[in-house]
Amino acid sequence: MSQTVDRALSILPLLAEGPADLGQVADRLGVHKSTALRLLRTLHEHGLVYRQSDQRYRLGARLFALAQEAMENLDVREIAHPHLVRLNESCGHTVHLAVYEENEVLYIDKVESRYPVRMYSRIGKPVAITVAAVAKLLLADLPEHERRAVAEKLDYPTYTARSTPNAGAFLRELEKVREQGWATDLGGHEESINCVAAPIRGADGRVVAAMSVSAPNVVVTADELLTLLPLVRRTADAISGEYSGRTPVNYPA
Amino acid sequence: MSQTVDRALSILPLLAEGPADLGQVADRLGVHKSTALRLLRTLHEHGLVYRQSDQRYRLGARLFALAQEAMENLDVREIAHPHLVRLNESCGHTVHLAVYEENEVLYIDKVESRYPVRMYSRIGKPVAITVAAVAKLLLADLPEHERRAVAEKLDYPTYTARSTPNAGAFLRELEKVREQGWATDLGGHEESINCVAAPIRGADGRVVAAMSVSAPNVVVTADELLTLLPLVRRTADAISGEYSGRTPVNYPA
DNA sequence: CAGCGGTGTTGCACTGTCTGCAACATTCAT
DNA sequence: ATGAATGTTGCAGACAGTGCAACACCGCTG
Repeated sequence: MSQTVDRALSILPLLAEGPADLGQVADRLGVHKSTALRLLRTLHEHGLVYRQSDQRYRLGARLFALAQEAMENLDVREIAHPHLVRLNESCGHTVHLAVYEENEVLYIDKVESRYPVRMYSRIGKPVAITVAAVAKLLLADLPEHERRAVAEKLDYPTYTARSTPNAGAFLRELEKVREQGWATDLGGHEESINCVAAPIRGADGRVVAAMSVSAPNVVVTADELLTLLPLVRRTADAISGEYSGRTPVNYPA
Repeated sequence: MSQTVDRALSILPLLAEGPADLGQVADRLGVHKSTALRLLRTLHEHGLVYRQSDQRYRLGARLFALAQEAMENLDVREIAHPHLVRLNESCGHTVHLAVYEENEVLYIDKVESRYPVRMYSRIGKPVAITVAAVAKLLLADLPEHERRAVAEKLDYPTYTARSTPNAGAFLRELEKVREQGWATDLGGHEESINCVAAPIRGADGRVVAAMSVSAPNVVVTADELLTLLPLVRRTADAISGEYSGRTPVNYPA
């Protein structure tokens, strides 16, 4: 809608692929170097772009800070966090929290038992939307026409033999998930990984987020993991209650 | 330099404070509503801004993704990471990795032993630049005039009684750090937390990053923490060697 | 239910800002 | 030294962005 801003913002994903110099940026934008220069300068002033010692441009620090703040303003996340930790303590497996936004599902929190360090490598990254248990829950709650529209638009990569093959199968799965109020992913993304997930609902009953417990086959079988379902649902319900204001937290004093 | 882009980008930090509606955005930008609308729309198309159900605008998901990718493209981080993990395994304390960029020092990696989950709450956030051990190392390496300029510009908040009080004291501290090649923060940020830090240097000898080990008084005294200094320095040197290409990693096959 | 204030949205004429050019500066390689 | 490649500046012209005013759309309230 606004050409100049549009061009400027197009620079960001471009730089996300790796550092680039003025010429490259200008070329890929299809504008004159001087134009690219001015755009980059503006981005630079706002700290979104950084000029490294070899003069090439990189994404800048402010970007982290912004993403940070945005994250902290997600109140579901804040409320859910202690619950996720408690769940993780009691079962030991990886716990995820995810939301849906504009045709994407993304993790906004994660508690991992064994490899704490890998954590942020996933937070913020889009989820395998056609197979992930949390994605099913979030999409299943969309109004039907929207659900259809999204399902048609998606790609259906065959991660494993159990991956959702196409839109039809996906919509049927969503219908099932919608009815039962929980979801699973049994080796649909990675052969040896299973997940159980439950929805978190706002005051109006709409699904605002979803949480899941994941574990590899070698630790627990799918059946064993399923025995955790009641616990997962209880946790999700507790978060729902708190989020929607039904279960006010008691603040000290 | 570019008015339109400038205005558009000014919206981001504004929204970082919390969701806002069209009117508020227009007011704070000092532009007409229709103008703000067009800017927001453009930001929206790029996924940087999201419109929540109550019509207010929030920072969007793409921002996370961008920050993610930017992060992954920092090669120091990638090289350093396994070393940080190893250090953490051998001493058990929190390990940080930080870089300097445009008057800010920010953590780009962290390995924490006890509370793995808190991790990302810090990564990406600017560091307390006047007291943090890593910040001292990074600033100490700037050319003198620049160092002076930065030191003068900074605020010197009194986090604790041991915080750096003013530019003069800071510059003297930097001089000391510069000479000895390592730095500490003994309760300068939080009364009970101490840190030891060492610099990571590129091929040209310039400091490209800094790493530190932090631990609360209750776990180890400052003196005990200082005994880790040789280990920290060795780790930093190992990273430096690999980063600058002096210690090529052996890839299989 | 009509009328009202508060939103967000659209179309349009004007003008001010962005554009591309061409000339200049700088760095590096040969 | 000479040249090529890259980044930078100033400028005139054009077009994209601006603000206005009118419209559409709520949810309120009397």
